[in-house]
Amino acid sequence: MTHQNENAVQCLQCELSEVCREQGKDDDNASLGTVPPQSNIQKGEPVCREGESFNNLYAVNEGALKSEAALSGGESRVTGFYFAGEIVGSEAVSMGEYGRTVVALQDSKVCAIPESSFSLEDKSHGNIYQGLLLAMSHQVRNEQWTGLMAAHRSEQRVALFLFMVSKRLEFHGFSADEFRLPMTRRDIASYLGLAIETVSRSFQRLKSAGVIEVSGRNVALKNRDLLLSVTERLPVPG
Amino acid sequence: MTHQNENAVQCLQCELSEVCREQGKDDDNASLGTVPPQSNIQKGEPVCREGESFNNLYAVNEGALKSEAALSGGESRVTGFYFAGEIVGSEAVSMGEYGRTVVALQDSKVCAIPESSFSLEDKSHGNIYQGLLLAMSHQVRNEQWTGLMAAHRSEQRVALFLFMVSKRLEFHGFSADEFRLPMTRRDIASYLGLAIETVSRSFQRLKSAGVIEVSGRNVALKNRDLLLSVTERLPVPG
DNA sequence: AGCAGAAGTTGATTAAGATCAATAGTTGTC
DNA sequence: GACAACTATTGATCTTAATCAACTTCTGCT
Repeated sequence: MTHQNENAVQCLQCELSEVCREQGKDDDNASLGTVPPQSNIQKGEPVCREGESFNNLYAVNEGALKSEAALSGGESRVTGFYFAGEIVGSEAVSMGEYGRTVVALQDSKVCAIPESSFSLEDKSHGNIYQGLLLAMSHQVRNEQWTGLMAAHRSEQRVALFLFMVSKRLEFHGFSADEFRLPMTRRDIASYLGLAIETVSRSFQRLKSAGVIEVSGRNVALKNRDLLLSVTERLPVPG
Repeated sequence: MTHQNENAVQCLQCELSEVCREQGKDDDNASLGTVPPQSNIQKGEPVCREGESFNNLYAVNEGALKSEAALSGGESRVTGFYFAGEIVGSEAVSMGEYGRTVVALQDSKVCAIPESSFSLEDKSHGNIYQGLLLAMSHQVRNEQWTGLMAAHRSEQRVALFLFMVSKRLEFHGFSADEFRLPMTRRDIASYLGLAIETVSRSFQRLKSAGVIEVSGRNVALKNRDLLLSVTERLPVPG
């Protein structure tokens, strides 16, 4: 029922393609499709580590990743996900170091955008953008905090999570209604602050309600409006 | 025990002061201290509304605000807070419209930074910054979702909330250990996805544990390390 | 293919938080 | 200052989710 997405984006769909073009400007007629240094990241491997000094932003070209915050006692908590077309490391622009360890959930490809291509010291690009960059980066940093919080009922959280994934995939040109989740139930549970079992049961309840189809990591949204309504108002049982 | 903060920032502490300087460049010797058009926002009044088309970013000069997402049924959920020195409306840069209604929690002052001062159409400032701007703005947008989710135990969430407030106030030059919360318990509860009563009880438990002092909205952090440890690992009762 | 180790589901019990309810404290206003 | 409306705390009960546990399904590997 669920078909496999390629989970890769063209440069045209990438928000950082302008930056890449700028970089490849040596040959003067930089065209889209000129791919910057690309790295293969194997499943489980980190792109960057919490506390490491800032070198590059990373545009996710293919695959999916998760960010984790280290807790005392050697454990960690999932604080976010990155899909193809999205940017890893924004918070490091203002922090000077990466705020989270970002690990590949599956074999992935990322394009590195070196700091030098948008250095905050280099004033030649105009102060306006530098200020905005800092501000936004800091905003992202703040928002990451909120990612550690907030909740509805378990079913609502899971529904909202699926809705978020759907929206983000759609934005980058993938199917919004049928996809394969790249993360484990454990990852989702950690991200949502729920027990794994609760996540599993929530999936099943959404399935019984006819809102989604689930089979392991394959998900199909049967009724997006209904899904959204679950996220907003708990369907109080009679 | 808790002393009143002024809750105002100087332009020097503001992340958008560079942009302001750029704007006021008519008289050629733009100095910091040249304040851009400033508006007084009365308690309860909105700075911008969800869905309204993007006109300005707003730098909070004085006071505090909250952002709210409208839910079906006329209700709303608090999705974030803005303190003096922070930026309202980042997500609108990439969306073209404001994603949240942002309301003053107390009488506040904001500086409007018109879109024209960093237009994405105007290519004169270099494509690099435009691309980054878009990317970061979109990131902020994504992170806002996560703000609707994730959770620890109630006590952990409240502790984490206080820690976040403390850190953000500190960043902008205010006291990190003693402050007056500008938001109601209802706002906090909505933001954290908890019942008001649970927030209240969590405050009391943190107080009994000697981690904080609370009296209504006045909060003093007695032991920040302990507070942080509460956010990471639940102090399992014996 | 077959094995081992994850990952995921399902059930029973316990603990945490929501809800209902009553009371106390604040804030703003006339 | 006194009233009204809002805000916050505290208690009792009920619902939801965490925990403990058994079992099934998937995945990767040789």
